[in-house]
Amino acid sequence: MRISDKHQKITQAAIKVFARKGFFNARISDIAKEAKVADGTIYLYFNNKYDILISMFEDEIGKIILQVRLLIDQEEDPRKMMEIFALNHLQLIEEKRNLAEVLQMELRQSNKFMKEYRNKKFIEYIDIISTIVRKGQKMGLFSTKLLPGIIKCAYFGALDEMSRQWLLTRKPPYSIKEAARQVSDTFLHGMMTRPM
Amino acid sequence: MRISDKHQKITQAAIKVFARKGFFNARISDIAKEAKVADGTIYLYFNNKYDILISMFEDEIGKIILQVRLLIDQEEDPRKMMEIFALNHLQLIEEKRNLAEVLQMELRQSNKFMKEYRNKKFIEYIDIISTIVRKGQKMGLFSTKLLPGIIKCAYFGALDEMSRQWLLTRKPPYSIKEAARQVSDTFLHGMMTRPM
DNA sequence: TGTACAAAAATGAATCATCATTCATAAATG
DNA sequence: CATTTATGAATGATGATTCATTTTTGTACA
Repeated sequence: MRISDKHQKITQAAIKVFARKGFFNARISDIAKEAKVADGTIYLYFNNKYDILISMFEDEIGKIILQVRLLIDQEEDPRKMMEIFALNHLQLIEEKRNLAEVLQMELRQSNKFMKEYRNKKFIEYIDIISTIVRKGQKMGLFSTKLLPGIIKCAYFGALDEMSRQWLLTRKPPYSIKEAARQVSDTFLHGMMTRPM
Repeated sequence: MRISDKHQKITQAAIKVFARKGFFNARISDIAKEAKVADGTIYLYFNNKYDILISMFEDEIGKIILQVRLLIDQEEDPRKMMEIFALNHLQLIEEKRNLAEVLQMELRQSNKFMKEYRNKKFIEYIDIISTIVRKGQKMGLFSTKLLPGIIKCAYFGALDEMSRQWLLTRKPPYSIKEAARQVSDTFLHGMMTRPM
């Protein structure tokens, strides 16, 4: 077995275990068992428990950024881009439930993670949104009164909270697609009644 | 000193300590020291460490619900109500930074908290939003295509993410008021350029 | 092929520090 | 002086990390 395989195997096991029990309640021996590896082996690939979390985050969110960039770059219209971002984000939650749970519940929580460790990758991800907003403003599509930094937070936050609900309640009363559409529509057009 | 005073003193100390170190990294002896009380005393008022967290949550969010209800009930127009909810929520973060930090980072994280413990109070708080949406739909102000359950998530999520940013970066580049206005405006009117 | 052997990788029991919790005792109260 | 409240040192469980030992791997040579 190649070295990187075992690294990967431990990471995947950790995602499962962290999702199930949470970072602090997860024991190294849980991860080891899940990865079918000895406890000590984990320390050949990671410095410590916390390092597993960080390293998982960097790897996985990196992949996600690549994927969504690819989709968005094929698009011309910033309005469409906003929709795509929403849909992609929510679909991700569905496809990678365990990972989503860790990213959402565990990483978020850790003051240490968000404060001390400057979270480059995460910022890179949500900055995709503000870039789209700026593009839309330049094209005269979005109001120039909007602060891209605020819209970025609000849009990501809206999607993120949808995800949280989705993760907490196994059976949400609406589809991913419907949710993504309502969020992007609301941001783009607003909630007011109006003539179509 | 009345019993309830000591309970209160411990709760307030716990808020500080949890905000500073996070729930899992906080030691009971930290809280005891902060509250100027012996370690053992804490167990006269709470069953265990986790109980402190839960009990703090119930008490504090209860107060918050009362406060925002009071403000909203004075208002007729659902559009105004949405604005008030946003402003109130963000102002709260500013006024009660430590509490906000705990509610946001710590409670959220805990799978245990959000999953096993049916989180009535929290649901009650965000349900204020869906109630407003329904009212606005009945009055013909908001589109009936909107699912109140989705808007509730999205709106709360947007505000919550703003708060997170505010908490993480001491000096955000915009005021609470401006942020609240942009979020509520965007939801109500949308992002598109249009004739005023 | 098969054997020898050094280097690399893996093992998991033992170590050791860290707290949450308890409880025998002391102080405060009325 | 009895009852309530508070103390904080001692207990005991837990679990991350280490490291002496074993296993596997890759290479060289017969």
